[in-house]
Amino acid sequence: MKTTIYDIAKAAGVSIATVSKVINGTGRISTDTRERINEIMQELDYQPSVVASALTGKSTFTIGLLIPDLANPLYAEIARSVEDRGRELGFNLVMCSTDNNPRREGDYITFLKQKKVDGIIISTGISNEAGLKSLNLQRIPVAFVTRDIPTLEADSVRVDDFAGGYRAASHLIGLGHRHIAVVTEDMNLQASRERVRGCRFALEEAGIEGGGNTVIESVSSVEEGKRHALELLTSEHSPTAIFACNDLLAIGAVQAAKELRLTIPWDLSIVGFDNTLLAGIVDPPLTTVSQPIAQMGRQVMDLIIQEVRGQKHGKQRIVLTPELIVRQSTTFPRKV
Amino acid sequence: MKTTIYDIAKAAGVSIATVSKVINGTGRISTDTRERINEIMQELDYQPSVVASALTGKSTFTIGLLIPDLANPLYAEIARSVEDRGRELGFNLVMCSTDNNPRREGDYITFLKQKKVDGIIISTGISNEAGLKSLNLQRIPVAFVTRDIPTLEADSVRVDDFAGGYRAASHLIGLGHRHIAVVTEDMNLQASRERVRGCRFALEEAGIEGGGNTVIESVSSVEEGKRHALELLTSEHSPTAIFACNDLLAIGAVQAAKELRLTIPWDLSIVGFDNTLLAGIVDPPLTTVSQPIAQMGRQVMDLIIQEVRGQKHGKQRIVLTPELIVRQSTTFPRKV
DNA sequence: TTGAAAGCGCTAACAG
DNA sequence: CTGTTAGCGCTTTCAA
Repeated sequence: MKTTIYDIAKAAGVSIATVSKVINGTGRISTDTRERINEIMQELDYQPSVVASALTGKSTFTIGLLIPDLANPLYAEIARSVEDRGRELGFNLVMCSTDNNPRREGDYITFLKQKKVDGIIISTGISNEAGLKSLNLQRIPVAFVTRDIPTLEADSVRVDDFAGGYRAASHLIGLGHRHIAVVTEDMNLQASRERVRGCRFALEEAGIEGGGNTVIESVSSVEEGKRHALELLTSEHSPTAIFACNDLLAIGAVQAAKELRLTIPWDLSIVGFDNTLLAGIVDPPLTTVSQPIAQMGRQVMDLIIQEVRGQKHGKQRIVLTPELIVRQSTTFPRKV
Repeated sequence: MKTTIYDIAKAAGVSIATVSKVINGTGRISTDTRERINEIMQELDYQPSVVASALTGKSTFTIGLLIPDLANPLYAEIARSVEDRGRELGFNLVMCSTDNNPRREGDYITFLKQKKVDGIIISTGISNEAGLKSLNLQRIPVAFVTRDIPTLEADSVRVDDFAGGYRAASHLIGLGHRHIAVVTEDMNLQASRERVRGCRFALEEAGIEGGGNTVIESVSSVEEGKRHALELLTSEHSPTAIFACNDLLAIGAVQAAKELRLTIPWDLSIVGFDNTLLAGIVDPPLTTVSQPIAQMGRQVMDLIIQEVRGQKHGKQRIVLTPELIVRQSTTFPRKV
């Protein structure tokens, strides 16, 4: 049997109330008994039950993390940084990969509520609105990373996606590209829309429009990215550059180019987004827009914990600036 | 306030015991009241508190997963498959990235015990023996994926690492390579030792020894893999092939080769291990030994849940066969 | 400075 | 078939 607070109380010859107080550092206890109790807890290797204390209304010290897919390097990296900060603060993470499936989101939210998690961090797309509302009702703090729902009262940490798209496009335009195609993820996501909007803005600013400047919507995977890039590159007005709204899609484009025997960057420039592990590994290394993942993970966790501890006034929306990482997948368009 | 079993009981005009029984499907309840209670639970959107029921000795429906690093694609993929199976069975996963740091392992194990998780799945290296023993004492089921501790009573699912190493080496030998270097991860891990042993066995079997057949131990990362590969490739007896004990190290080798302007596979053949997402993305695509990750994740989860439910007799050690995936990073050694 | 006791939400005998 | 009741391990008044 696990040792309980009763065992400690008995061994120390005090009441469980006293033990509870020394555990939590509440009330006034004589240094004498405090030390004795502490010693005994050591000896008996006593660890208070989070379950029991949670039942009395205290924290469970666990946070739920909703992401589309843990096997996607971007989200794995986010999860890792969130987890790390959580550990530092004494909180664990329960992972929920939703595949952007609202049904699954709902299921996970139900689980998390039943387990009385202290808060939920969301990095997944089309969030089940009903589920979210039920969280608000039960006063479970919610925070977003990587995305945001403006109409919702919640903390959030994300990157300025518009600026990211703008920067990517400006880079290409600066190199002389005039036919730039965009491959984007689900346009229902605000992040996608913003990236595309930023890109368009740069194009218009430079007085470029129409022509090869298509926008294609794709599912976020290497395979789909490749498929769509192939379409683009074999179409009549094949672009000289592709801006892919995430690294996975960009890599798909790289593979498509190779299949068509186009050399990157000479025959085709490609810009990605996210700067995941993958961007440095493909050949050629990808020019990409970097999200400060480690920092973002850390910050959401900080925000939500402050919320949990009730040491926060209003909600905060933190918007960080993305950075363009120029590697070797972009250059001047070849004069044809 | 969240609705509790009392609210339901009151609304239905029955006792909480009755409600409890219909929730759990225990005891005999008239179809009439059962239906009435179910309806009311629906209406009031009642979800039983896992915390409370856990306190009475029932499951918490959460499993801990200890891995070295969630940001490493291999482990992210494992985590994803474990998570998926867990969801199907009604269990959540709490993620613990240990960086192979025994101290951190210990901390996580303590957390998990306090939260009364139903079981722990371990995929991390040099596991804190003391911590593991304490789990045994508290009868918390433990299962290993990807590795195993033979001296411990526990379920495990892994790949035959010896066979994997053997296959990788045989492939290279079959192509005509005689100078094969090995870059391995921490040799304290049984998996590493076995892979190397399998490789050596193939070498000896083919009557090859000494020469360029060095074994270098490295930290598992692209950078370190690259560093060690550079050393190898600039040494006197530069090998014609490298067997890297995981894809990360293999990719490091790829980068090293490129830096030295060696073309793969013509100047240097490289074989990896794990067949992660990365293997298909590097250029050239990596010949690698594949672990059936999805299946392994599913199986450990199944094993540990059986254990949790007490529907298991003894422990099981499942050993799967790895498969060599031949892509484009290997070929005949160039005649010099 | 310490302890008795009520209660958190639910389960599981045991009675009726 | 249904209800009473005693916990599960801990927190928190309120007294002493």
